Amino acid sequence: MNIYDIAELAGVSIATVSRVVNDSPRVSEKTKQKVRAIMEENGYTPNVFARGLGLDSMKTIGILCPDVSDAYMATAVAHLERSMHEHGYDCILCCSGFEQSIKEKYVSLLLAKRIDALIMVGSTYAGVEGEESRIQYVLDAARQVPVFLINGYLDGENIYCAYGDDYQITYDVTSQMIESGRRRILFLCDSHSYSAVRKLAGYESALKSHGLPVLGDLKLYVKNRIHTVRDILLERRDLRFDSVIGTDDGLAVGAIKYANAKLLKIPEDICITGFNNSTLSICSDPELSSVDNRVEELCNITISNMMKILQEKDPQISRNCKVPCRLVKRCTTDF
Amino acid sequence: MNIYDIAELAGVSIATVSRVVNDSPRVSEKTKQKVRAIMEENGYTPNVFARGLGLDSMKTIGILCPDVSDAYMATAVAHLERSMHEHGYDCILCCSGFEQSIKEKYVSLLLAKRIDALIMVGSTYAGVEGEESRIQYVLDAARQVPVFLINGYLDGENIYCAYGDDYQITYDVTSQMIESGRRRILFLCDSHSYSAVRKLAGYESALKSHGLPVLGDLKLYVKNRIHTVRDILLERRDLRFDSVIGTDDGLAVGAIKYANAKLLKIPEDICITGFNNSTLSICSDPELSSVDNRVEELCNITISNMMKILQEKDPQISRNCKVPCRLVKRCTTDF
DNA sequence: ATGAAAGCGCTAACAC
DNA sequence: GTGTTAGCGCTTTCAT
Repeated sequence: MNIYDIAELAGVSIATVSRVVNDSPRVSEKTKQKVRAIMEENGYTPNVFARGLGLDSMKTIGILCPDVSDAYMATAVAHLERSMHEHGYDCILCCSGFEQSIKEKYVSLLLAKRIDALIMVGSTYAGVEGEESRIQYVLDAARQVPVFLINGYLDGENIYCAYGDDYQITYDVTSQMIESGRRRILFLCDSHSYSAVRKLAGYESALKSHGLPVLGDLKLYVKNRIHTVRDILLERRDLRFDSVIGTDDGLAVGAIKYANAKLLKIPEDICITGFNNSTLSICSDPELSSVDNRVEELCNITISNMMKILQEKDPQISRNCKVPCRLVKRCTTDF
Repeated sequence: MNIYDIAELAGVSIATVSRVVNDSPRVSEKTKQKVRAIMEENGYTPNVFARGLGLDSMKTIGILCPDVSDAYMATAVAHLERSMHEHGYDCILCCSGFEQSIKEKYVSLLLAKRIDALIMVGSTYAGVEGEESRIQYVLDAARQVPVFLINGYLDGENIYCAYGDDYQITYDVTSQMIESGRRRILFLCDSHSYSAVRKLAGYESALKSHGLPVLGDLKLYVKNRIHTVRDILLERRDLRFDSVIGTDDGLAVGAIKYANAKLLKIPEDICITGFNNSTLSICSDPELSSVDNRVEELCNITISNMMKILQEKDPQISRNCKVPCRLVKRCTTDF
């Protein structure tokens, strides 16, 4: 059943049917009714390919993230997908992992699909300082479609970023730890992403402004697996710390497991915070204080910007949107 | 840059270019080289819409799930997406929630996008006994494209199902609880989905074969939120039980929270198991024994079946694939 | 307000 | 082995 069939059944031309489908004002109400009835009866749906060919758009947004099975990204993707649908767009989802060549491959693949815009979820796409060549593919993509980064920042034409203020919140949390008497704060981290770098900067900056030394030993890079973190901490008997900032809830829960195994009192003996305010944080015992970096908010901003860009002529949008984070206090902190 | 431009630059016809793009054997190696070089130079990518129009397929698979922010589904989607890409297909992701009308809407939307196949993740799409009308839309969809259910079963032409043997594993777990001396086993559940129904059947059947009564009080339907479960259990002071089967890790962790709050010894005073073997289960304290229903395996089976159907003429595939589950024992069980 | 007809960029059947 | 050409189903001028 195609537009010709409908046109014939309705006794009009395909142009008129097309106009009805697109709700053009230049068709009489009467004709519209009639055509719509015929379409309804026959369960007609316009062929998206043909339409895409003509309009060079299929109203699809590409979403790229390293891994949807990660809770943070899953939340973001779920939120994005829902909002996009409300605006009449569909989502092609791709999970690129963290490897450079794969990321690049996926971006070209997505572009080849003629997506209307590209959303990249996760600070891994923001690249690392000193390795600017690795973000070239994002810059290139932005010349074809608007690119939106969630939880990362990248300066470039047609690239719009929304991210939590990781620097500030880490600065604040670190400061509060220091002010409540902590002196040896372990910074647990599992990557060198944009976000991780900002968190580290906030941490170090807080130490410095309180006249505390930045100790290399207290910056620990580990894999984000709860038992791995626990075991590494247990093994490093030389390492002394009275508090920990985990850049992800998984890392922080690993620290809780460590503390429990060593029969340390939380938060008295050791104070712990995580990031992302995921379900993990209410699962552990004691429950974890965790930074909420407001993914939903970041997603909303992104969608709102995207719609303006896709629909308006001259949108005027900030390419750089930083959102304050907040610490959700539970039982692993005493401030 | 389209096929005509390339043809002109290469000094051949568009047919030849098309053949090169599709790697047809009926082009001389020399011509291929030349055309490919030109395509490379000019960064040519075939227009997917035009191609879709001709072939009536864009090599995209629709994935429908109630909610990707759920860990179980996120794992499944991540796995599916990766495998699909390896086979040259892309995924359009839709999150339908649990409401009937929305599910139906999404399915027609996906079909309108001319997907090559539809994967439905989650037993919610398998419907409930006695409400056959609610699965009509799945049956209808299957007349257009092959439909694959993950973690649910539905008997219908062109519908292929892969699911864990929830009945058997719940029967086994219940039996082991009984044989290790438990008499009042609480069945915690948050839905009436196909999967939930099968689990309940296994539970009741085990009770019966051990000569134990099936008590209505011990079947509790609650929302899958950790604190909610804990609080409800704490409030129901009349309810007596010495063991808990949670049909999801979240529910079981709620039970752990309850036990901890009441200073019950786990597993001595109360024995607890969950489902899905998610990160939650290693987060809690004590760590939760949980049924692994092998999503990856289910996904692999599905993909493998799908590829056969999409590529072969007469595949011969079982529409009904049941996979055994296994209990991953941690610290909340004593058997 | 409506229709005729020219694309959109590709595939594939057919001709050579 | 390569070229010609007729669709695929729609949108969109341009007439009327």
